Amino acid sequence: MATIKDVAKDAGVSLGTVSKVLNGIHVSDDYRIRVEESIKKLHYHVNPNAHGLKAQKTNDIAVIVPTLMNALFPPMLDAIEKELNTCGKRMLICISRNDASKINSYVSTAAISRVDGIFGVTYSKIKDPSLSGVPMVSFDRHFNDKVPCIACDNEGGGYLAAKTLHKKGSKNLLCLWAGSDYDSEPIHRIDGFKKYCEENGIEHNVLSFMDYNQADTGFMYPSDNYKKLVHGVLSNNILSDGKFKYDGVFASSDHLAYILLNELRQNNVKVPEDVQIIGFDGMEDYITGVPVISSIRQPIEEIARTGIQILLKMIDGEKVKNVTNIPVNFVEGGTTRS
Amino acid sequence: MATIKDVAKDAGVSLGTVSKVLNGIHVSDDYRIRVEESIKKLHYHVNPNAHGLKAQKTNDIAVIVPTLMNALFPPMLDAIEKELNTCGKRMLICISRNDASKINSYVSTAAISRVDGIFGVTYSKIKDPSLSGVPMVSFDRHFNDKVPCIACDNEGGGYLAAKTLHKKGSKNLLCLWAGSDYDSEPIHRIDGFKKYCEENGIEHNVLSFMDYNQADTGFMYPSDNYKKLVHGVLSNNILSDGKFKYDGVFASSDHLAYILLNELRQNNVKVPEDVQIIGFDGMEDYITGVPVISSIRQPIEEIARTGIQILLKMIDGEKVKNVTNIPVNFVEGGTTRS
DNA sequence: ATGAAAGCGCTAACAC
DNA sequence: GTGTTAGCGCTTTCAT
Repeated sequence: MATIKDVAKDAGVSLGTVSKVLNGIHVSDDYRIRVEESIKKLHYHVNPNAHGLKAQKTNDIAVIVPTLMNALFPPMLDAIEKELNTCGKRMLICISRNDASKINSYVSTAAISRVDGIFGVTYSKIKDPSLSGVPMVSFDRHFNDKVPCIACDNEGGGYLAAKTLHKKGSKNLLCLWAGSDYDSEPIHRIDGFKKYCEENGIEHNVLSFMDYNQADTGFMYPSDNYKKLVHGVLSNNILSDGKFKYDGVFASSDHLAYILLNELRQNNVKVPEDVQIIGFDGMEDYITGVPVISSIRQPIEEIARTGIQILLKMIDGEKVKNVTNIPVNFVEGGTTRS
Repeated sequence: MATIKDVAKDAGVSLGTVSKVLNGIHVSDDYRIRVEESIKKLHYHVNPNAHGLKAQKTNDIAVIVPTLMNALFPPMLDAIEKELNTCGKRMLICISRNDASKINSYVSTAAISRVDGIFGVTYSKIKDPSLSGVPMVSFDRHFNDKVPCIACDNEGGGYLAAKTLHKKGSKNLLCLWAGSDYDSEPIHRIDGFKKYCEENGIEHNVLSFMDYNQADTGFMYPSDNYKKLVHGVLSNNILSDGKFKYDGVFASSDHLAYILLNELRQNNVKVPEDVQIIGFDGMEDYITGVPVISSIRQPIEEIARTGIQILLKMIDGEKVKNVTNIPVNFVEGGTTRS
């Protein structure tokens, strides 16, 4: 593999001149052309190790996600990669599997590996990532003012869910919540839900399951945690006449909503006729591209894009906002009445 | 960020000694302990740029996939990351979106970026990747003997599909094929299908759609290409009595199978009662973890793991097999009779 | 067993 | 405008 030295020799110029051509610093046309020709001839490309050693940066962005097996993340990563591509950066993926120690070590390794920045999706109890000194943007979680947070409008989403259930005829609403709560932005969905109900005098209740242990294993995949939880909820809330106590449910995720849907139907509760369900995320079936559940959709591509733009600004030393919220919208998925 | 120099100074030893401790070369216990303590105290970690510059490698593996929006790839990447983790390598993801020029440039950039190896999933007309000089393992595609191929047992899969349809009562089989054919291993599924039918004297036909242009855009996502294709097939093969001409279909992918399923049902053809369908891949619903279609399942995690193991051997200069096939199995998904 | 020093490929400051 | 050179952090001879 050719080095800058080979190019210099071939072109009959000095190292410095080649470096200048490489870095777009002006040299005489004659020299520039000779250097460019040698570069092409020798198939020269800069050695990123050497360059990084000098420049103390790598053009690599580390992305931390808990899993790839959740429909939220592939499109997120896709959008990130697209955005990164436009500015010549590369995407390094870290799958945390919700292992706090793995995240901690990723974050500190990030500084070591001289990644230029981190885009992190973390739901575990981890150390303050700003300590690493590497610019980081966090999705769905606001650590502190050194780590800007990008998220959808969670409160607005909860509000919209309650409003939609209500407008479509539900009168007794349940917010069913399961998940982590570490510095978590999604928790504000509950606030929005309550706000709408209170503003409009709607009968409502919140059943919230936040177990620190569960949070680490995650309500992230089709897990037994969810099933047990839903089971418990149903056995406590199916009335003696076989009806469900609520006629509208806002679930904290599409996963949870989907499991609730199945359990309700198994109990001969009709959805959406008797009970309407709205989830969160707006997951689409991989094959059909169709929503699997009525849901508050997070515009995940836009979130990713915006988050990366913020990160790139940070890397360039610009000041950025602490929390950025992207608007959500309702998508019809068959579990609400039309 | 502490350097080896800082550690040496703090421990009161020379650079070389620290380096030796770092690399597990024997030094006196006294020195070793002092160095280890300084390392801990200063939170020292090796600088991969400097290390890579010396070692001429990066510990990065580039993975090229056409998309993340196909249920095959997230679990593949997940398995790759896991495998890479065990040996301290990192995963760099390139999403090609079936853009041949992007792949070409990725592959040559790989050499440049000094990634240690490439795991590539490519279905486009690209340049010989072995020219880059970077060790590469290719999924589903056998370029040449310098680029080992990892794939499932495609021929066996086609054979198994025909056999399963037959054993479950179908008598007139169709193999419906859509996709790329560049050096493609999956094409052997057709061979296996034919082989079983011919061995057992079963009435059968193959309808194959391989369009070079389509191949680049890809039969990879829920696209109109698929729908048009299936539409054409149906209009040519729905008999005057409203029945479908075949009573068993082996489709080249679950995507295709799924679209066929929907179209058949819309034409009042009963699946699996009148027509059985078997797809390929073994996709599972993200939320439920349940297969979406009766299918020949590629054990994608094992494929990924094995492929990476082969790649790591190549990087270490070991000789490896040209083509490695991983056995497949049939999974019941509701489109075949029990 | 340990330390000194060369050099990996590159950039940037400096001298010409 | 161009060439020379120091040095980024590390490994690895080669002396000691």
